[in-house]
Amino acid sequence: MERKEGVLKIEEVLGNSFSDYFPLQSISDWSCEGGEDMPLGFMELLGVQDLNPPLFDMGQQQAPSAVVNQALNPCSTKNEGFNYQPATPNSSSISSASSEAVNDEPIQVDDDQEEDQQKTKKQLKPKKANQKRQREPRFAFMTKSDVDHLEDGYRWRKYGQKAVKNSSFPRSYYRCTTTSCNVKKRVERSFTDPSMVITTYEGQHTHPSPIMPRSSLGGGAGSAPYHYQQHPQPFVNTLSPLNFGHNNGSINAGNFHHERRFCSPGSSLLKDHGLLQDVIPSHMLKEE
DNA sequence: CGGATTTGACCAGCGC
DNA sequence: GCGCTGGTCAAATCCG
Repeated sequence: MERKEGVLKIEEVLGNSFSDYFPLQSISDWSCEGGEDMPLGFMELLGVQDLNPPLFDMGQQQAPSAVVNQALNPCSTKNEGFNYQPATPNSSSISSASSEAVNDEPIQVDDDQEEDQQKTKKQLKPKKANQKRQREPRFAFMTKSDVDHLEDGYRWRKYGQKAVKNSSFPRSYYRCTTTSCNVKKRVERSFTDPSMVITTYEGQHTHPSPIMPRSSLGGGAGSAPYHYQQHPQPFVNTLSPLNFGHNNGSINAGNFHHERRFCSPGSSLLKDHGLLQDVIPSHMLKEE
C-alpha cells in the first residue's frame, strides 16, 4: 500500500507557517516508505513523547493525517533529528541530568516543582543569560477533526491562546496538569484546511496517563468516556499508514520494541519502554 | 469553592 | 536598533 495516500503533506495543509515549525519536507520524507532511511519510527517519537492508549483505538480510524516530527534541531539530518535520546528526560527522572541535553528550563521538576511555577516567570528573564530558549523535542500530527482539542488520555490545562500569523485560526496552548510534568501541546487549525487540526506535543510525560486505565481501552475508556465519540482517532491513522518506517501498517509491539533498541543505542530503553506501555495498549502488545 | 478557561499584557527570539 | 511574532503569565471570569 502506498502510505502516501493517507498522508498529507504538512505544508499543504498548514502552509508556510507550519513549515516554520516543522521544516520537514513531508511526511513521506521521514516516514520512509521503505522503512530504511528512517531508522526511527513514530513509535520512537511516541516513546519520547506521549501518545496514549486512546490514540490507538483502532476502531475509530478516520481521516488520515500527517505526522510531523521535529527534533530540537530541525536542521540536523534525519537521523539526528530523530535522535531523541538525548532529549529524552523520561529516563528515570526528568530531572536535571538528562534535561541538560534539552534545556534546563522546565525540567527541574521533582522537588521544587511547586516553586517552579512561581519561578517560571522569573526564570524567563535570567534565561537570556547565555542560552537560547531551547525547546523540548516535539512532534506534531494533523487530525481531521471538528474539535480542536483532541483527547489523548492526559489532562491538559489551557494556558494561552494566540492568533497565528497567516492563519485565521488561533493557536491554543496547553500544559499537562500533572505536577512535575512539563509536557505542553499546541493545537491549531490548518488555515488551508480548517477541518484539519494540528496538534504539537512538546516534552515528555513523566507519568502514566491519568485518565486511561490502559487495560480498559476497548470498553470503558475509564474516565474519559467521550474520547472516541468526540474525536476521530487521527493518531491511529498517523500511526498505521505511516507506521513510521516500520512494517506495512501493523503496529507490531515487538518490532516497535525492537526498533527502539535498534535505533536507540542509548541506555534509556527500559524507561522508554515504560512509556511505550503508555503508548501502546497492553492488549495490542500481547496480541502482537 | 476549586479548578479550568479566557484574554490582555509582557517578554524573548529573530529577521530586516 | 526596531518591529514582528511566538510563547507564557496571571488576573479575571466561568463552570461544575
